[in-house]
Amino acid sequence: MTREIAEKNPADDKRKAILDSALILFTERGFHGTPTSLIAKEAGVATGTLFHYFKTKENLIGELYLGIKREAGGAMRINAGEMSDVYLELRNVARNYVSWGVENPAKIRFMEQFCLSPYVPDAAREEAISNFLFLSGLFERGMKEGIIKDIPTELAVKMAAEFLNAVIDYIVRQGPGCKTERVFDLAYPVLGDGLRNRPG
Amino acid sequence: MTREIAEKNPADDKRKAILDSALILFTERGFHGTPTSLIAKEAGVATGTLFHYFKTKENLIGELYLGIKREAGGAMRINAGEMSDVYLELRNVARNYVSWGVENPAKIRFMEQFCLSPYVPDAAREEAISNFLFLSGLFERGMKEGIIKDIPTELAVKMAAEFLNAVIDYIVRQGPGCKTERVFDLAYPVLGDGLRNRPG
DNA sequence: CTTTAGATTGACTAATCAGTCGATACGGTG
DNA sequence: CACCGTATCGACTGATTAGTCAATCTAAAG
Repeated sequence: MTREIAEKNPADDKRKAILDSALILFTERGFHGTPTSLIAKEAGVATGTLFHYFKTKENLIGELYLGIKREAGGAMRINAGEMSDVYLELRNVARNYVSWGVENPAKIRFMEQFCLSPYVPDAAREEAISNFLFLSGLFERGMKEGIIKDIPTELAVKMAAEFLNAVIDYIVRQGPGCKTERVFDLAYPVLGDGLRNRPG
Repeated sequence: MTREIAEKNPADDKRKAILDSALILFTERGFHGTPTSLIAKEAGVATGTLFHYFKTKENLIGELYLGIKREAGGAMRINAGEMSDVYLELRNVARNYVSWGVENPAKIRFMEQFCLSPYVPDAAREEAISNFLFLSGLFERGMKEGIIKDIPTELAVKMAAEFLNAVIDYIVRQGPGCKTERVFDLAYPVLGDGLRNRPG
């Protein structure tokens, strides 16, 4: 075995330091606006080291994108499957996502900025989708049960995601005095009532 | 007078050609990924000419951004003020925006990609806000009349805008076979019902 | 025709950047 | 110790780019 413990691997530390620096710099200065030399310097490594861990600059942003999407998907699933009905389950997922987003504003900014941008390789974007398939499943279940308005799943997911991004953006922009819980309770009903099938 | 007619000014033609090329290229290749020489070539002018019309590359993207925001704001206001109540007025604005967005996918993509990006000068972003102030007014009126849920106006505007962007994105991605009207009628109730104050 | 002011050109420059490479250091194994 | 694969370094290169500038063109006005 090359290492007895998984944690504290110095190689992984550098890798992570590079990804962390890249996240900040890409959101602040854009992809082509950020020299690899600067990413390396901020991470405390040499340029050559950066290219040891990532074959190309494009490869670096691809892995960064994928990692963030994975993390976002994981954050949503906290306590998933413990709720009694789809409506509560959906609310829980939304709540988790907003919490994660507010605590990771740079990652949210990165996703919004590079989701459509040409720098992220298509392969990374494709692979990222898998982390949110459970969401489609949840919506479909809700529609089948008649709780949620019957609309194309893809549309529903997209609407909900963009809606929650707006909520996160608002909370982050309000600054630290703004309590996430309070704003979420105010904002979520707009999505929740909207998705619900009209009672009458 | 240097010109008798406002239309067909050859100078404005080149300016517009440069802006048109920049819109396509920036969305396809990003800001720093697009050389000014390429923008000029696609517009059918020399590099020097580009810098005759725009002091710097940053100035170019700023004016592009501002022009698109102005156009979007204008498109929303078609038939504005003719509706009997806030709810119908809001629906009309949303309808106008989605129609415009579906017909100008490159401009939507540009806005989504560069709204948060560091390339657009803050001044341009500030100035663009004025084109959407009427929307805040509309929401405030709806809240005062008790028709719309009482939430911070800024939050409501942001939520609605992102929501509609998702709808546009979905329609555009479905391809030409997708009829805008049909999807809008399906999607809008989610926003409309959500914003409405619960009857009970 | 002459003047004048703006429009247009594209070769040019100084600067910058992605990725390479040869050298060195490290750490585990026999 | 000797060996070897990996990690690390940073100077270097070939290629690219934003913006300049001196020359040329155009067209309106006297």
